[in-house]
Amino acid sequence: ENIFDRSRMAPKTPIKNEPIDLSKQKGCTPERNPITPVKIIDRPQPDPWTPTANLKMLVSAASPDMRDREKKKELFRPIENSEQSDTPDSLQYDIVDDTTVDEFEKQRPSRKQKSLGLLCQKFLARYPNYPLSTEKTTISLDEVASVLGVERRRIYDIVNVLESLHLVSRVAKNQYCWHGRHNLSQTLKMLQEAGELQYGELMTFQHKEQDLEYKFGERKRETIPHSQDRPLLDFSEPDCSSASANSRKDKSLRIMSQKFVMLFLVSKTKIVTLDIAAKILIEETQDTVDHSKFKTKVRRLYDIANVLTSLGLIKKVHVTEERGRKPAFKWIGPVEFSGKTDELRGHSPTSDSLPGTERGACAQHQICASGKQRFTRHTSFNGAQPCEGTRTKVSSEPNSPHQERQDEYCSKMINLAAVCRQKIEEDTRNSSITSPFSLLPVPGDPDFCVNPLPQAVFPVVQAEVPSLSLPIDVSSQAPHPSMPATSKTENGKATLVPNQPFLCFPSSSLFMLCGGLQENNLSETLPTAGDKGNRSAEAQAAVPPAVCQKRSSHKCTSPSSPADDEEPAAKKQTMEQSDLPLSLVVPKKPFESPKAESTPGNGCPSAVHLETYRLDLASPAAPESASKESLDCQEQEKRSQNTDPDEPPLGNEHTSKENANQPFQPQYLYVQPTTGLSSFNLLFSANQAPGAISLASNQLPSLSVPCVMVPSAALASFPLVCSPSFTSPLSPVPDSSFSAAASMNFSMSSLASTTPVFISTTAMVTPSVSSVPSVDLQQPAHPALHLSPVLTRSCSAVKLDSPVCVGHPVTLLKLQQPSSTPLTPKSIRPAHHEAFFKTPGSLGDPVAWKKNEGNQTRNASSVQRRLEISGTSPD
DNA sequence: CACTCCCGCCAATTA
DNA sequence: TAATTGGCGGGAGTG
Repeated sequence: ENIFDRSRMAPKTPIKNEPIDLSKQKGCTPERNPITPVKIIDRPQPDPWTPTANLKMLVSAASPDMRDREKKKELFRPIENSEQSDTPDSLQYDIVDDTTVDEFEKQRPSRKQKSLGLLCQKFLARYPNYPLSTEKTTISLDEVASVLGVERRRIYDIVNVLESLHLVSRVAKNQYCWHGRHNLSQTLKMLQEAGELQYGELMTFQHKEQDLEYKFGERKRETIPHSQDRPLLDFSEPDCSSASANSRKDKSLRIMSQKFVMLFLVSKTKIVTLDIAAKILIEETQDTVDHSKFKTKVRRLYDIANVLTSLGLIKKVHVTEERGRKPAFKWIGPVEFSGKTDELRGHSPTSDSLPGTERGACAQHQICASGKQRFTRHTSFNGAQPCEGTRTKVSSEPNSPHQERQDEYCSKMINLAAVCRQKIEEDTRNSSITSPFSLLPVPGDPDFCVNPLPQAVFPVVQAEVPSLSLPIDVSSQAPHPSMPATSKTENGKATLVPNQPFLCFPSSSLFMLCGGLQENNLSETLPTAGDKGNRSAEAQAAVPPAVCQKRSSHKCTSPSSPADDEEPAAKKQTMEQSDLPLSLVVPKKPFESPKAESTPGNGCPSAVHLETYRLDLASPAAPESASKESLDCQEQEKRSQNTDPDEPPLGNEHTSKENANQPFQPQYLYVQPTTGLSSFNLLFSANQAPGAISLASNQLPSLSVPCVMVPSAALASFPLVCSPSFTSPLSPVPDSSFSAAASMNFSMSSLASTTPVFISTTAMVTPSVSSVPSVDLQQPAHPALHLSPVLTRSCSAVKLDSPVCVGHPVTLLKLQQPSSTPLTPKSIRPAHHEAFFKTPGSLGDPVAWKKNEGNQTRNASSVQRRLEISGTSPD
């Protein structure tokens, strides 16, 4: 009988760990198998393993003895134990054949082997850290539990923590969706922000823990009231729920996990002792903290800590105090997220610091189809919304998967920006104050000033970003000065392809994109909004966070996307975080640009940035890509630049030089979608012959001009950059985006009417720094806006010199929001950014900054109109 | 003995 | 009502 039962049970019964692994491979895990070192060793059986098989074997083998022992426990348990003997042993014990009791005992997996941490590792091993966006991995709790040979309860412990970090999300009843670490940095950033709100002050004093404790206590009291809801913005939902039904959710392991992580992120030392954490987390009744409660909390913290440890986010340490040594954990995960973005939603910069990131993976996460079924459960960081009255649902809404994604992008962009800034700042410091740039008139925008991010640590992009082109938009910094130039451009010259009927250049929306090319050097994307981007232009040089790049490249499409690349870490600079996203393109650059970096200190000459930006762009040019044409273009550009009165000499010089050196990358024009095309973005190659771009030609046979359509959504997040000429047809990257484009059907007719198009090989804008432009910018309201609502939201035009093209200034627009998703005003709003970036010294006034942004936005539209495309298209 | 934290009871939630 | 989730704390393993 027993046997029989067992057999039945078997399925359920957890298989031992070891065996499990094996089985697991075959089993469920969708993606990659765990790397795990599972040992195969043990099994006596040669057979193919399946979980069940193992069980059976075990059962048979174990038989009598085992049973007995186990009987006491439940069937399952015993079984496991017995099994373990087999498997676990592998680890520790060799396989001992005998079933002798003693042996058995020994075999019994030690406690460690059963630890939650180990279990978690096994769990994690089953899924890729950075799953491809396309694949959605679902996790079946039952399955996992059986595979890993543990009871479900344990799986819940793991999943709950992972869910709190958004590594997984619950899809349905026994099912979770695996997201991997794509969002991790964003999530952490959010937690950090939330943590600062809640615990910030406290942590400041961390050193003195005791003090802290007291403070915490007090704090708690204080904050709680309002915080109640708040505290967890991050947890928003949970909070809400908690508020409402305080019962379970409040205490939820998820929330505790988030709070625990917040403590680390807020802590300066990055070390949190368990007791403090427990006290803090007990929140509510802190006063009464009864011992038992405390103990319970600590137990939970251990559970959480084990999972976090498995994730490589923390490690155990000991803090010795007067009293003695206390258990504590140290944060060893990414810390940088730059910042402090205010924006609730999201933009966190994330640089994935994780080295391990897989290149292929796109940032995108998958969205679980089911969405949030349980609102309460989701822990979302919606932000600050007060959940109180409302309950979870409300809060949850905001988090549409979409938004989240976008947010991510934004955040990444932001990170880049931040990095860039930082870098810039550094450079600035290094460089004499009077960098050439300094000369440039600064619009007075504080905006331009770069702030160094204190902590930003950006890991180099590393492999992750393989190909992308970075959005250059950032570079757009130049903006204001360029205004005049811009105006010129406006006029329009957009040359069109004569043949093309539908091309128009209207005001609104043309952009040129430069494709960066292969160089790996730098690709950067600009983060956010164009303006900001401007500043950060340099940043572009810097390496964008891998993530960003990836995304950008992938999504965006930039044909130009270069091949891959790694970016030099050094380069990174921080950009602003604006919400916006934007641009596309990107050339990659060579590092060299350091010079560019040098900016006048705080001064903030945006112009400078621009220049630098150019340089960067130029430099990167991939030799390959550089084609004759490109060269020509460059030259022309240079000339033009030189000629331009407006441009500041310095910038020009730099640019020219670099340009000369660099080859160019393919450039594309980006057309904003206007009303008609709201959903599409067109990219045209400026210089190329129609055929050049594979996609374009293929997809749009009818058109003579090569162009690529990209869903606006894809582009939305990127800043646009223009570059005048470009030669190389490379578009290694484009794939995804293109493909997307391809999929879309579009009829020319539709396009023709509404869209403006653009074209030109080079856009000429004078890079001049003159203040005038700025004025102009401001003036115009949003002319463009009406055209494309989406775009309108945030557009700031920035001028740049085209990086590629040597001298040409380019205007950039920055779109804040992705078209597809409606943004809330908040999100759009740039205002907060300052805070993030601003560093004490370097940044100008935040206020000013904001102002600028606003101005820019307006300007952008105006700019667009004005934007003139000087270059003639070869076509 | 102090740390850790496994284990699984059993209540809250869901289906 | 049954199943799923998950809070909770006893108490065992470790050092």
